Amino acid sequence: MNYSVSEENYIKTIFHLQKKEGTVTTNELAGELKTRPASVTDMMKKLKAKKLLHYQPYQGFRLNNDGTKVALAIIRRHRLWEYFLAEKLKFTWDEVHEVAEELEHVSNKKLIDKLDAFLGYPKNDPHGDPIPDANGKIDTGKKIRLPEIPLHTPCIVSGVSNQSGEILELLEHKKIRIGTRLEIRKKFDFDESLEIKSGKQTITTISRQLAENILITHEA
Amino acid sequence: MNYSVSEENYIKTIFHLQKKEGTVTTNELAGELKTRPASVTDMMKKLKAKKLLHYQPYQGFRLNNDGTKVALAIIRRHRLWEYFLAEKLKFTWDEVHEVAEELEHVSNKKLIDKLDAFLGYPKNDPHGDPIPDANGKIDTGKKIRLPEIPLHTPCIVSGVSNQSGEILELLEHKKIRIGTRLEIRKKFDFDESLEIKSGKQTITTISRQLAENILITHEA
DNA sequence: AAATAAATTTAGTCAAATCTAAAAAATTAA
DNA sequence: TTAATTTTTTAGATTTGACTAAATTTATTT
Repeated sequence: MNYSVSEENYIKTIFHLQKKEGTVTTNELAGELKTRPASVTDMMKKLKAKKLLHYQPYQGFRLNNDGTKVALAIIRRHRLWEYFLAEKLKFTWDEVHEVAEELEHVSNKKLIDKLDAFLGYPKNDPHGDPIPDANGKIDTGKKIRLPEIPLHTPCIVSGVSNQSGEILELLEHKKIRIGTRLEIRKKFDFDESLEIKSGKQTITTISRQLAENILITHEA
Repeated sequence: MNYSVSEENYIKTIFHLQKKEGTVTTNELAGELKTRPASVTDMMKKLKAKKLLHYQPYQGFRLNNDGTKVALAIIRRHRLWEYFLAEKLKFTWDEVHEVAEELEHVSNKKLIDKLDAFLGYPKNDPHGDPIPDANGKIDTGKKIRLPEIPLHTPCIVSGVSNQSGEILELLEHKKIRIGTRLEIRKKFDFDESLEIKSGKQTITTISRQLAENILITHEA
């Protein structure tokens, strides 16, 4: 029921990798975790013994139901802390991930559920990724991006899908943050740039690349 | 510059133990950490090699300057998280210690300084113990307890020095929490009980034992 | 389909942090 | 001041998670 930091990092990483392909290979995992293939094999035997994943030598691995539950609990912790760091402690979007990597391993269930309540049960972390609820349910519906919103429809920024310092700088400059109310005023076909009204009054123009990275909630 | 969870627990415990006596013995430390004397000796060699404490075989040990700095950083983290848990997440006073024992080992300096700012630079944790500042300065002045406050002098509850569930239950019942404004109305010599006005209007009587455990700030 | 290359696993080490059992030092008591 | 007791340290083993190097399995070429 309780896993080491190392075990948790393996489980979490397998979860992320297997979303793309059905199964994860030894080398992939070693690359992602910056460890050696031999170490991965060792850990896979251990996690198999703990019945968290399917694993046959040379065949790759895949989390089973129990393993997925564990992964979702870790991801819930990670994303709630990210939200807390950005929203309450005023960390910038590109700083939260690193700190959350440490906080996610504090696995007191009551702590996390109370943190969730304190934050107002947020649905997405600052990068727009969905936060699993206390039962491990996660919103798998794909993200809505700004270009998909119709003209003159007020909406609210719920995250960005790109965490680079550059995009942050630009968004900061344009005063676009999580919770900012936006409305598209005009779409220019030539370069697909958008003229938007943001916050109270500000009118500005943003590029297609930028708009593609702005995630939106409808509830507005 | 970075210490393992285990090393941190040893350092922190030595700090607390040596406050009472000048020096700490192997058995004392083993008892406190629920480990074996042989393990303590091993760790003392390691911490001596890292120049965090004075240690001569059979002579006990004592943190040096560097070790004390490390201890104060850990205690700062612990107490800030305790404050956060009680104040923001609504944990009760008797629950915060256990959770903070885990959170204290996340040693990102920026995280802790931002947390401190978010909390409004609190001076004491929910048990009334002083919180070291970002430079490791700690208020060593002794705590003021409710019986020391003169009659009709408004003051504010800053903590309790006893963390039992029983005292919590009583304080909860009387609606006395951190931040509650109190004023002593009458002191009864017979049993040293106090009649106090708490919060807006409530008048109630509390025993000497209870009053002794209520810590007070003057700023009110 | 054999030969080569790549991926994976096995075997054997290592460091950190713990333990038990035995030895050594310090303390207390007779 | 010896003897007995307690405290502390040493020596050797164990567990976890990592590593290197060698062996094995799978995949890719020619």
